[in-house]
Amino acid sequence: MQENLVIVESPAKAKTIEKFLGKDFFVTSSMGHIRDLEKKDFGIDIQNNFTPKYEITSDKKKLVTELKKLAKDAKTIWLASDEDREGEAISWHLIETLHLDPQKTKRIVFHEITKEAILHAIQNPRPLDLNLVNAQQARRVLDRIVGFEVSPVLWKKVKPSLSAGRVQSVAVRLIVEREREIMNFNTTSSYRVTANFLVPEKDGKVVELKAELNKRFDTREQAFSFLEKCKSAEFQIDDVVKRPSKRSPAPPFTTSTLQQEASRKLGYSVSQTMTVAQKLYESGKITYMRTDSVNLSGLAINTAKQVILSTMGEKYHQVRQYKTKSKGAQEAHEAIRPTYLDQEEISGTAQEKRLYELIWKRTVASQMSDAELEKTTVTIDISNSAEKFIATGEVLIFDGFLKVYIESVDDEDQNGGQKGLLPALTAKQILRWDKIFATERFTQKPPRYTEASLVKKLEEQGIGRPSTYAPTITTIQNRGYVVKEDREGVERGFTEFVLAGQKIAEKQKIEVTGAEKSKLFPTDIGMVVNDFLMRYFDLIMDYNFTAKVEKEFDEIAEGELIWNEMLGNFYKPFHSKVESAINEAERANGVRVLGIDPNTGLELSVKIGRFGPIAQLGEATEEGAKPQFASLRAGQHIETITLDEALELFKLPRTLGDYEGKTVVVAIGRFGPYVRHDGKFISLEKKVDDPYSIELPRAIELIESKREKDLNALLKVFDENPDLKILNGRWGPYISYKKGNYKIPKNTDATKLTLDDCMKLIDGQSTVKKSRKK
DNA sequence: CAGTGAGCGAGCTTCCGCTTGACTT
Repeated sequence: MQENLVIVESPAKAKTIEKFLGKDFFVTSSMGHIRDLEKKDFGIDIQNNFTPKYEITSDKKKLVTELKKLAKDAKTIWLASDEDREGEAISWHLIETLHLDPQKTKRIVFHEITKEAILHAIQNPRPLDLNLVNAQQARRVLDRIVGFEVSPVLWKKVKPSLSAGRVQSVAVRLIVEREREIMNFNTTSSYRVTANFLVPEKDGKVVELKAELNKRFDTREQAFSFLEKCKSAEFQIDDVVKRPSKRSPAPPFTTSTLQQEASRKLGYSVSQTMTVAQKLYESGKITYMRTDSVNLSGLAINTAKQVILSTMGEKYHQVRQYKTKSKGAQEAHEAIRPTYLDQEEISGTAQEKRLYELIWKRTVASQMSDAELEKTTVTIDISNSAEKFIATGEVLIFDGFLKVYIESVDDEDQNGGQKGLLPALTAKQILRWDKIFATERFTQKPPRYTEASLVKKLEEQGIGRPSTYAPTITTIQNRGYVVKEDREGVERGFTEFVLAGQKIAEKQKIEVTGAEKSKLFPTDIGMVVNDFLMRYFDLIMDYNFTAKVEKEFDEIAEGELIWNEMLGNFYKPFHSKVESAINEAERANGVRVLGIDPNTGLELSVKIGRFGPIAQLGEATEEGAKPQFASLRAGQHIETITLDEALELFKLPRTLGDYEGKTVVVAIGRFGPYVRHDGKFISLEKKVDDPYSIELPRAIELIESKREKDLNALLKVFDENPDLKILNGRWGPYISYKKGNYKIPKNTDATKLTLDDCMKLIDGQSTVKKSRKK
């Protein structure tokens, strides 16, 4: 018989708390929610005031039985789930499901896992907040309604198995709209002028001073004539201004900022970061990793102080209390920080060590003093024109928090002034120059989202929660709406004029632009679904939709709004949109007419087909004419493919002729260009063969060489059963029999196997099933 | 492993937030 049973949400938390509470308390966890709306059905009785139909989640059945037993035996049950909407609901579900006696049940809350906070909580239990619970029910029911009413519309009008939801559909919208911005972006160029001045130092050395003109020129003529004028100009320093400036450390990590920095600094994906953080949390090394709070406990602030004082000195320390600003933050936890700040390093995998180090540095830096800088701006007059050259430099006077941690940014600024110290300069000083450049520069397209920058954007809009950022990003990729890809850049020429001595030289240079690494691209289906949802469900797709309903959930939590009424108000207009979409919407296939094929006069269009995007040439007619189809290639998209590119698709497959009485065909498949002959596929050689121009002799060459390779791979055949072969593959010998492959145990001489041995091996192994789930 | 593109229309798919394992060709 246990006196006290405490139920928290996570087992790692339970372990920690148990240490603080002593042996009269048994602490266990619910592992999050134990009940949810019915999984199979809609789970809501709409007619009956939106009554939810709950069931115990399938993987919690065993746990619930255990909890029931523990609760029966305990004198007092302390419900210690988080103090937010979801946490309150978890406690309520526990009361309902475990049939807890109100007389012996107490609700407690704490925001940090420290002895002080927990003992204080035990002394101050409070009643369950039913308004907060109802706010959660409203949130849950609304999400189910949106997801389960809109998704089936997509199955009908676009493709089976698709999904829509309050969070995921808006995430896809962000990516689609960004892609279209990039597509429609009008790149322009202008000329940026920079000068290298030569400044003599006291010791006789000459140092370079780089300066940039305060104006860019739109045309090459303007840039050129400016350089012409520079030939005879005098350059004189107008002013040297020194200005102190400060930089402050970033606040401690939340889930979202941890994901961003781990992505930028360590190259982790969002879900990778969460998996590693989970490990650190479970082994007690960091505090809880799903949080939107930047708050540090008093204990942590004190330990940070000790660490900073003892290792860096008082000058480096500054106490800071951070306030969370992000929309919809619920602050049930602390910020993410090391549990023991005096541990600068930990044991663990390389990934764990690196993430820990990042968290440690960020946390310590957040309690450190500002960095002090001095910025110098030098203005240089040009005797024969109104423009001025500007040189900037930045010197670190005191490093402060920068000693430990520098936050990264997403889009690195590529030009900028000279960093570091400028040479000693005085006003009115005349400057001699070495070279002056006028370089053509282009306007930058908006950047594509990375997983982490998408999370940042979602958080800014108050969409999604710390526990769902990673799963949301996975979902939109699993549904095929978005792909994470690298993209090779393309070469772009630009002009540079160099003035040296009294001569201007013009150079044509080449740079690579548009290269992308691990960026999110919308797919064709993502765009079609997005456009469909925008047209028929504008309310759900509104970036402010979540913020609007969140406001109402808050009102419910405050007792100012009845949750079923709120849902009623939402449901009526929403459901009629669902109805009209089902009844009125055409099938959406994203069809786009590219033009007329000049050879046949037939119309060429692209659309989403049953197996993905296809091009279609001609229409089916009553006279029996049939259209031709061709799949789009990887990297080609409905929105961007041109008529010429689409026409190319119909040039394959090409029949090259006959070889040994069988036709030879060349085409492009999933794994690239190939030749097909006698039921066999032979890949073309990369960068050597071109499927559009390859001729029969070369194809025969490929067929023959493939035959030779296969022959070399053939270790043994049996005349009695020609279906069975022993082959030598990439991983050593194996048995091939009727389209199935079978392993040969290690250390057996494959060539000595008899037919009987082989059949035994085959019987012993079940063919590897080829069902692969997405 | 690489083709398909019309169609009987079974039975299935789907949301967001809380939380961990179990599972991996």
